[in-house]
Amino acid sequence: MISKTLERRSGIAIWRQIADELRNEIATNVSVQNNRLPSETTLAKRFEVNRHTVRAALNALAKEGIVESRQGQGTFVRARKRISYPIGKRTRFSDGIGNQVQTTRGRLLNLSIDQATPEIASALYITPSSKVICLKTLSDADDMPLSRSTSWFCAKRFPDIGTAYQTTGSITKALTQCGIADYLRQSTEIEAHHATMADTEYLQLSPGAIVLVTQAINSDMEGNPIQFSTTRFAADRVSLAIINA
Amino acid sequence: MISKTLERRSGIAIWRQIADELRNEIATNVSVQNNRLPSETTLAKRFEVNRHTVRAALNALAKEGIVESRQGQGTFVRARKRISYPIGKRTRFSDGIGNQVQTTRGRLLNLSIDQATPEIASALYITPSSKVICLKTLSDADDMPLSRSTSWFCAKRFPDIGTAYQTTGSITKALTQCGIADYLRQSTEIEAHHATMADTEYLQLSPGAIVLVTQAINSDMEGNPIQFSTTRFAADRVSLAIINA
DNA sequence: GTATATTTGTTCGTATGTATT
DNA sequence: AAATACATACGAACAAATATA
Repeated sequence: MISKTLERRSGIAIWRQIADELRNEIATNVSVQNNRLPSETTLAKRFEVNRHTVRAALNALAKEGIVESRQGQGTFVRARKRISYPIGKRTRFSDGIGNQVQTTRGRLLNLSIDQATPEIASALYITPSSKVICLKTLSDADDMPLSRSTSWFCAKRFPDIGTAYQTTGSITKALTQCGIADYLRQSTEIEAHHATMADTEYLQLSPGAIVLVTQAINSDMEGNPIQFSTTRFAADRVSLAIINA
Repeated sequence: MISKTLERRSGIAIWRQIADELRNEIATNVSVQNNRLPSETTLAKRFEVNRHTVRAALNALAKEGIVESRQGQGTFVRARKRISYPIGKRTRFSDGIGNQVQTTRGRLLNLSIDQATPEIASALYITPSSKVICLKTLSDADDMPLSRSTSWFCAKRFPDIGTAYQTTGSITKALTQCGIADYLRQSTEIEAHHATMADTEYLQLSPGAIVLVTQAINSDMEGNPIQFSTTRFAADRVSLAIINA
């Protein structure tokens, strides 16, 4: 007999479904006593599967660095904190997570000059099909990829944003070089999706992993939008903190 | 030869990895022309898999209601909008999504009186181990489950919050009955996780699905926290909109 | 209208991976 | 460790519906 909630034919192997469930419970400290998971036989009974299957799940979690099994003792969780990424009027990447990690780094993956799509044009208050500069970047925290972004800027207003980013490795600093001393986050839209193939490659994720996708508009102090961007975070490495200042 | 980014032996069937990728591309309108997906044979060539495998992926997306295949014509995407859930100082469930759906409904799943854990106590500014009322609720939009919440209230201050919710089906109305005419969202923390077994059951999700998890604190107009809650949204049905008013 | 190409739908068989006993 | 059952993936062919020249 099989637990009702474990689905076969779902395209997700049973051991992986158990791994996902345990990862969740570890994150919320359910069924974890003294940093120790229940024994393999206990888990096998609970999920109504063979012990082999539980071992496959624990093996996967061990590879992710979440748990550690010690012969004769049991399976223990290894403490790992998510990086808290604050989102508010004054959202900035490096400042926001700066006190939680040692190093942050931004790399330019790609730069292109495109025609503004209707969506981008309406976000930036420019006429459709006017030129925009598109920056694809990858951000690391402590040499672990955290997020990848695609940002659009009005090409007329910020012709040198690309080189400015490349030399500084930071959007905020690049905007400063382009004459924007300060800016504000106008809106943020958040969704969660399964990782695409590009995500698994750039963010070093495994298939089935989750990305938090944000769409944001930043504007200058006069309220004119200057940047439209979508950012894809490795969901298991961050939590987004909304600040209602 | 196999595409590098499609991982075998990962515990996720290839057809499901392709389904995840296509779901993403449909959401961002990549590789969709005139509402039509590329043919099965071209997709099979692109992913370097057999056409059967592509068909399994499309079949899964059809079951989710995302695409529709018509013999001789092709596979078409069915328009479906996510419900936008605004998060700001004045976040309220029914008000926020009221103009996007016909009906909203809240049901009480469970009520219990517990000792406050350290986390809950510090969130509600009460002494640890004092009594709190715990409400587990399920919210529908147009008879489709959208989110499930667990909320904690100080039992001393809101002894009747449970019955008030049960009669009104709304936290806002229940708080009104308990003497809170108005309240503000103080903080919101957002994470994304794989659906747990309880999620798949209550929110009618399939294994491997995603939930957006928010932790929020609401406070009265004097700034005293009155409600601490965690909400789990079916990620494919909502997008969270952050308002920096 | 007819022939042809395109596209989805179906049925065999075979090999490999997954889960249980 | 080995045997068994089931799920997943591939390959080749053919049928049925539609589109196009």
